[in-house]
Amino acid sequence: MQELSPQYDPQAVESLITERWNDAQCFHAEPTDAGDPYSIVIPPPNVTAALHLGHALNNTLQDVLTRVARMRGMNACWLPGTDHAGIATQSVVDKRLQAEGKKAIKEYKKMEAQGGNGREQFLEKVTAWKDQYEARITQQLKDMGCSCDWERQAFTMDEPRATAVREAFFRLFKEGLIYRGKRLVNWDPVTQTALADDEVEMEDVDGHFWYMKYPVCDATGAETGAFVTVATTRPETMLGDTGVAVNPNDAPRAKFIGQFVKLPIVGRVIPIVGDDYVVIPDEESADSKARMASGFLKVTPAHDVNDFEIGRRHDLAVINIMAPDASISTSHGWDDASQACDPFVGLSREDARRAVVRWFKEADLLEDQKPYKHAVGHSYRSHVPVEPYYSDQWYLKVTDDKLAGAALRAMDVSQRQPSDNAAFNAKTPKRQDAKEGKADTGLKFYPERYAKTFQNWHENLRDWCISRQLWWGHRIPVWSLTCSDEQAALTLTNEWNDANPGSSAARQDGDTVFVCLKNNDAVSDLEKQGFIQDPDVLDTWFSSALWPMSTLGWPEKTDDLATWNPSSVLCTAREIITLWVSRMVMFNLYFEGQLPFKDVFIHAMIQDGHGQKMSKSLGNGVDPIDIIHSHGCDAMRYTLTAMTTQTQDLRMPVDLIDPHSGEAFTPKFVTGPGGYKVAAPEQDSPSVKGKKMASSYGVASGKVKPSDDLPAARNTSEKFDLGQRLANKLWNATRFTLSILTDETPTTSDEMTLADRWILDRLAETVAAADAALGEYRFAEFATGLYDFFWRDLCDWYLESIKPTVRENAAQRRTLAACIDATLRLLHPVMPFITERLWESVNEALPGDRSVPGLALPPNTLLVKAAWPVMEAGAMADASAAEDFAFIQSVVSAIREIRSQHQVAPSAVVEVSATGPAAVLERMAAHRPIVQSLARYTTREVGTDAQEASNAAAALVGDMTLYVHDVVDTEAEKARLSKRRDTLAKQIVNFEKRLGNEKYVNSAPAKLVQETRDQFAAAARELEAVEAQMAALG
RNA sequence: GGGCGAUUAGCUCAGUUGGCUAGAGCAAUUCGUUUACACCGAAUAGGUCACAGGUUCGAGUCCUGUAUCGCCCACCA
Repeated sequence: MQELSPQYDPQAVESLITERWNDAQCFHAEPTDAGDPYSIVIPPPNVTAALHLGHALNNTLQDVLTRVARMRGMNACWLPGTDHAGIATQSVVDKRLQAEGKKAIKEYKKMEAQGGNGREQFLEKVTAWKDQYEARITQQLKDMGCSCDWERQAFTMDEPRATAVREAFFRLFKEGLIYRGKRLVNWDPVTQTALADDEVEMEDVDGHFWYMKYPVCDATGAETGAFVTVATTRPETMLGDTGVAVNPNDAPRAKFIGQFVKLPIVGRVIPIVGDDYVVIPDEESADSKARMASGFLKVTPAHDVNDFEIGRRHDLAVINIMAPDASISTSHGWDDASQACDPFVGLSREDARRAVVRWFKEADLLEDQKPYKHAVGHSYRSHVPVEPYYSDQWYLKVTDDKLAGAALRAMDVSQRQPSDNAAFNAKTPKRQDAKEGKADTGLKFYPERYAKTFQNWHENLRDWCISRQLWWGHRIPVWSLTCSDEQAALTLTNEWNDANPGSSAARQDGDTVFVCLKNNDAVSDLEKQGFIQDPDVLDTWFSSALWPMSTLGWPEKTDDLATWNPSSVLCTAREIITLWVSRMVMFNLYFEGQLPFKDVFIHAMIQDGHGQKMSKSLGNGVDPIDIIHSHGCDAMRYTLTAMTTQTQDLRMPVDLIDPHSGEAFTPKFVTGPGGYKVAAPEQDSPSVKGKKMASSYGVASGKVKPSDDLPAARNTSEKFDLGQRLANKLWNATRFTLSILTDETPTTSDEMTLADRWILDRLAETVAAADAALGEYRFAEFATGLYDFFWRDLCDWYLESIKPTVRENAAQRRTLAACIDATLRLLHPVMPFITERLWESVNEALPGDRSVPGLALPPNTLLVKAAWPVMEAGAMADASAAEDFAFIQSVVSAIREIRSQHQVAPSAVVEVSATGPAAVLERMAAHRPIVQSLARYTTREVGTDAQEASNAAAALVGDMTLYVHDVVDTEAEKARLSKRRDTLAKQIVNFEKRLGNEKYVNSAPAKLVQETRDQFAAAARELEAVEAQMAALG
């Protein structure tokens, strides 16, 4: 048999074990396989960059769940894949090309505009990037031990997923749920694309409020001589004002409703309307808007989302005064510009703002100007302020009851908050998954509080703008044609050709016809007739929303789909509840009539040591491979699992490893952009003088380039020491076990000792607790429960207890074998590599069945497919063993404390006498071998009348007094006793107070009161004894 | 502006329907190689559970308010 080294070496084991799993094809599942279905779809990581610790956490948890399910004999399938991440990837590639001085998207766009194939060529670049990072991500996942079904690896933009997207879009379009809308979008004037709401980052900006006076007039434009003052932070948009609004409840100002103003500069006559959206000015108000407001709101429907809504309510014109680059322009919908407007046309929005303010000042129409700090949306890509921009976009009507309503109704009743919608409050959900045959249950969030986020989102949903002015994505499958007379008569041959404005019957000259194609068969026909495909692509979340179905072959009615959809649980971060969870739920319900998953587990966000979110843009992310390098994969996985409590954030102080010396150290931090604390790009070696290195922040931010003189430092964190120690301990405990076990046939001839019965009792409790914790996704509880059982119970107490006897006692060896076997099984989902390696050695040493009565442990060659331990209900519970062993533990602890207090060397054997009631002494005698071995003593005298010896330290355990002889140090003993006396005295006061309280005695549970009485009596007894001992010492 | 969460030992965190004499890991102190493990063992010290009120026989736990920090959402009057 191969000897195990005295220390666990993860590097040597991990690759070996990976190979073994691969050879045995352990992770692949087929619908026809035995067992109840269990499935997880991976939240597909973006191909923008390599995975960081947050992914490591997320994927470790999914792997734990998958591996447990597999061991439970379920037909477990974990579907891996990656996301094309539209704008993020396109932007990353563009930036990289620019940084390398190569042709970037600007040039490709030019090429495309000139009829070249710029689009295609640029997409090749992005695809190359995607291939590179997809490979890198996949390798990272494999290195992390993720037991994904790699044969099913998917990508949101590959062929099968494209088919799914086409089908979904087609069906939604046909049902009229996709529409073309002229709406305000978040426009990035630099990259010239629309942004989703979530792609907009709010930043506080120091701006101003300007108070501008507009002359009041009548409908014909004749001025009355009165003025109204509007307050705005964006004076330049006044060129597009089409109304002024006043709150009808604002008594002093409401009289203006129905009158008009003549818009300065432009000369446009626009109405004053009443709308209760307008904030009434109030200088005393806590609301800063009320303090700043003038009571009159300029309404610019084309450049402000609120104004757009007000405009709709009052039927105001929408006048767009800007070009796509956000410069003032008269060629995008502004046709009443007067000559006075000329100086403003062509100015950037910033210049226009200054110019407009100057104009008002010079015209003496600027009443006031106040500083004002407010949040302004910025493009997460170009970081310039986002411009609400009036343009044509495709929308998905998620507000339709078939989508948002269905998602709400799918929530589990137990997690719903009272809603405005009475039907929703009362409605019992339908069971989404008949296969499991469980009673009515809906979508459930863990931790529960996230259900609120989900509900709130769907109750306030707005339609989803799904078009993006990008190249990297699924092209919108819509072709359009603005008809001439002749074309209006055209008959389209496609299977379905109904279009939004005007069906074929009512088509007229000038109408635009939109045709959605399910596949490309009819494309050439259409294009011959002059149709052109929409240049936009779909929002990246459109394809992600289909992920739980598209990864299983949808729209085909595959066996995969029938087996694994709905999946068992979605495991993700909270930031994505609205973006992704919501949309998957809506799509799966809409297309398949069932949920995409039954549970949603939301895990914490990993922050760095300063409480800052780990992110790519901050450059404070940590590559899991670095941790695997410094601590080993199992150590990383264990620690991450143990850190997964129910909180929403967790901190991870990150250190660097000096490449010159290999030692870990805390880097120097500097304040980076945005006030964030980051590791200085360049760091000095803490031990090798004059040597420097590049921090991961330095490399990620591009501030330094690693080189031979400036090698990149890997990250590490001492947080992972926890897992590393556990791995080593497990390695050695198993090594020790193997040195004892021989490949004997298990025998039952010997009696099980107390220690055996106790450890099996503990094991039973541990398995039950582990199962309960997993069922509620309480990972930390799961991990620490196993840790405590293994380290505290098994190693500290059980192994130490059996050392003197195990070589002679076959029953003990059998118990030991069962415990190690079960421990390896229990820890395998969290620490797959080391347990699988040790399993091999245990199998060699003891190849047979290692079950014990009450605990089935069927043998298996590979641990990855071995059965999860199942306890026969109650069979191994042993209350008397638990009680007896607790007694032993307190005796041993008491003697150890005295030894330590008196500086007795651990190797020295002391003498102990005991005195007390006969029953207790008998109990002592029954367990003497264990106790003597654990506390290292020999027994001098035992008896109910044993006299207190001089020069001995005494301890009270229950009714029994123990004397540790010849430990000499009187002062130390006095100190120990007096400390004990103080503690007891304090406790007694406490107990007396409680028991003296009639209300407590009368209203607390009788059991609790009795417990307090017992505690009180015990403390009083011990105090008396302690005082006697102190008196004896003088 | 709305919502969610955090504040417990020097550090990172547990503490599930109120019963706590408040726990763990790391760090600290003392002792120790008894051949599984020094990535170890034994023992010790360390906390008016952010603050102020309230409910209760009893509050780390429930309620109200305050402070600080973090995250998400929000239509830049």
